[in-house]
Amino acid sequence: MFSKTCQYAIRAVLYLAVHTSDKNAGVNELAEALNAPKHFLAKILQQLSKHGLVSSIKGPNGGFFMGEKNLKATLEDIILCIDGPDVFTGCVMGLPQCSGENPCPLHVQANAYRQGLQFHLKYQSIGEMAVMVERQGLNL
Amino acid sequence: MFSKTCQYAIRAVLYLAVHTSDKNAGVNELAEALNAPKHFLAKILQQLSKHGLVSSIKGPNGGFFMGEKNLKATLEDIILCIDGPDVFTGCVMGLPQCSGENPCPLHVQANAYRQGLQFHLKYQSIGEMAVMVERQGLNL
DNA sequence: TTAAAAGAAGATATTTTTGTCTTTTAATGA
DNA sequence: TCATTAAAAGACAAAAATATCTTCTTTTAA
Repeated sequence: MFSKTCQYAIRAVLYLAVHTSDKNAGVNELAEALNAPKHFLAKILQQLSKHGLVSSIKGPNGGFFMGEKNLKATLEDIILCIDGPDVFTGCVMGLPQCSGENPCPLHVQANAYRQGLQFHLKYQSIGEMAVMVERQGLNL
Repeated sequence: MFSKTCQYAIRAVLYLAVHTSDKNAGVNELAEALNAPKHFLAKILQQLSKHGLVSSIKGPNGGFFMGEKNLKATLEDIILCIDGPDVFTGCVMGLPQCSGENPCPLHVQANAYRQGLQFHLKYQSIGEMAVMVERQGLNL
């Protein structure tokens, strides 16, 4: 479904959201906490930062964190930023022409479920999700 | 969602199922009809053939076709053969430990999505799907 | 002024996708 | 019967995409 890049992005963002009241988290901390390749993670965070989806501060005691605005974004925003819209809209069978009028055999079913997931990802903010994650002690 | 390999496999199998009453279809015909890389397709068909999901005959006038038994299989079988079970059961966030008891934040929603699709793929045979495809003139 | 951090560019490695060539099998025509 | 030929099967090579690592630069708090 999602690329590895995107999976790391989701996990990093949720981690930051959960620990947003603590000190800023550096790449080292994130990589260790998420058990992810440090430099790969750094690149992903740079991309998210460039698009205003996470906040960063340079210098000693710097690091990444989720600001007010960042917490109001959604995981859909993260996913669209990293993997692009095709994860949600591209044809599951890989057909270049596939639409409601001219559907592939899996169009209806596949879209029903993808759109269900997309809706969920879109109508809950990252901040709200972080609360759930903390309350229920979910994995990251 | 599915690998390209798997997408070609699905399309090839449905094409064969639709044209199963005609002469056998060779790799050349399939590659042209599906607009797919010929040799890649050949390799995929070999794998499906080895697992008994498509039938083949060597030599002149040979080619691939869907026998009785093949038509009773499902697209789920094809997908499991090519991409393996993780497309349906692997964690969307890429966590090694992620289950009903110890879920990731997207576990419930993502699984609803995937299991719905899996159910659909499992409870309709390839032969039945081929009938739909023909009747409704769907893309392949 | 120094050191800790992110930012940036690019190198390497791994995986996935695609292509080439040889071998095997089976039908067909001489 | 037997040579020819059309097709799949199989081994391997190349290209493209994805993921990971290295190195250097810039920023900034202490």
